[in-house]
Amino acid sequence: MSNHTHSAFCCPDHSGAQGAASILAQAEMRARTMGLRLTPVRLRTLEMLIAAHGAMGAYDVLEQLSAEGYGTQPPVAYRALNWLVEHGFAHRIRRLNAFTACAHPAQDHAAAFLICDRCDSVTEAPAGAVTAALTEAAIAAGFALDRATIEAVGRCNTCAGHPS
Amino acid sequence: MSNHTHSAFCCPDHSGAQGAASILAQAEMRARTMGLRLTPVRLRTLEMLIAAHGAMGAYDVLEQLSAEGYGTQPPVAYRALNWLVEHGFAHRIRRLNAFTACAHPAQDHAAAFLICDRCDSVTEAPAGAVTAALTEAAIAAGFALDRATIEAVGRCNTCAGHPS
DNA sequence: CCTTGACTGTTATGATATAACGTAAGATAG
DNA sequence: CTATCTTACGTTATATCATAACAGTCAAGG
Repeated sequence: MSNHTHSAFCCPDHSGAQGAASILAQAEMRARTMGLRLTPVRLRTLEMLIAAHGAMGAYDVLEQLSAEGYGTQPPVAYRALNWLVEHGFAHRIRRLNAFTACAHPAQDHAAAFLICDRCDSVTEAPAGAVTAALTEAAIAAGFALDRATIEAVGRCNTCAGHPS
Repeated sequence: MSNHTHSAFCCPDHSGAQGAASILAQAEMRARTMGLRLTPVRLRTLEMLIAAHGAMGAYDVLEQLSAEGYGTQPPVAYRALNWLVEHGFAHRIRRLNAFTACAHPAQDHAAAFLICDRCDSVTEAPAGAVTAALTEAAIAAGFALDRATIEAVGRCNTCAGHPS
């Protein structure tokens, strides 16, 4: 991969009323409420993810952090990203080996991700019903579900009409 | 990772009436029916996945293939594995960077995977309802869903009672 | 003060995956 | 039957993603 941030399109959740500033504000609020330390590296990483309007690879994040005077080695990025994911400020998109800001950091929610196979955009969709169905399937199998990764691949709104 | 096949437990689907031989037979039947070339490398890879009763990393597969006189380089394993996945004989488990035999190669189905975070076992669960819910969510977002990855993490039946 | 724990940074390495190219073997048209 | 086309296999080389292990920093509390 030499692409930076996957795509810059198809990002319904981050625009309009629920803008980037709002997401960041929600996140900061939540950090304060829960006594979580949103340190400079972590904050910058989160800001970056939000600004990216799409998923970023760890090395993309690292490059920017490094350019801004933070550490220059992979663990710096991975630590910040993993912390953000652990605490619900970001999500890991396994299909893309990438990370994306959580669109609704205020709520403790289950999300599904809609990944466009043309522009690599990532949209976070509410997945309450999906999770419920999955929980049922797990119960039926005698499996104690903890958390889940749900990633859909297809065409986003914007790319749907295009040739390839 | 230096582990070979993740776990050897918790594998309901491969035992009993629906045994390994049956899975292989279904797969071979389907290959013939659909005019797919289940070549020696591909067949051996599939047999290995079935025998593993759990997910295998590409390099684990490669090691075995190589020991059996097939190619010794990563692309050999990746090509076979990707082909098996593309044609519905196997699944890729992204959380584990691994692959597993499809438990029901005869049907064209949507599957969810239940991954134990203690023993790394992978169980394929029917995911009709889950997929239906996901499809709805996608439609609501104006997203044309093609296929999805659904991976649940938790405790399998066998590990559920244990300490850690 | 000085210990403790969380955080940041580093070096070094490990693990996963693909690009590009040459060869061989099977299918197909003439 | 043979020329040709396609698919698959194998290789070298390299790209990409991720973590282990350890050292320095700094704030909070005894």
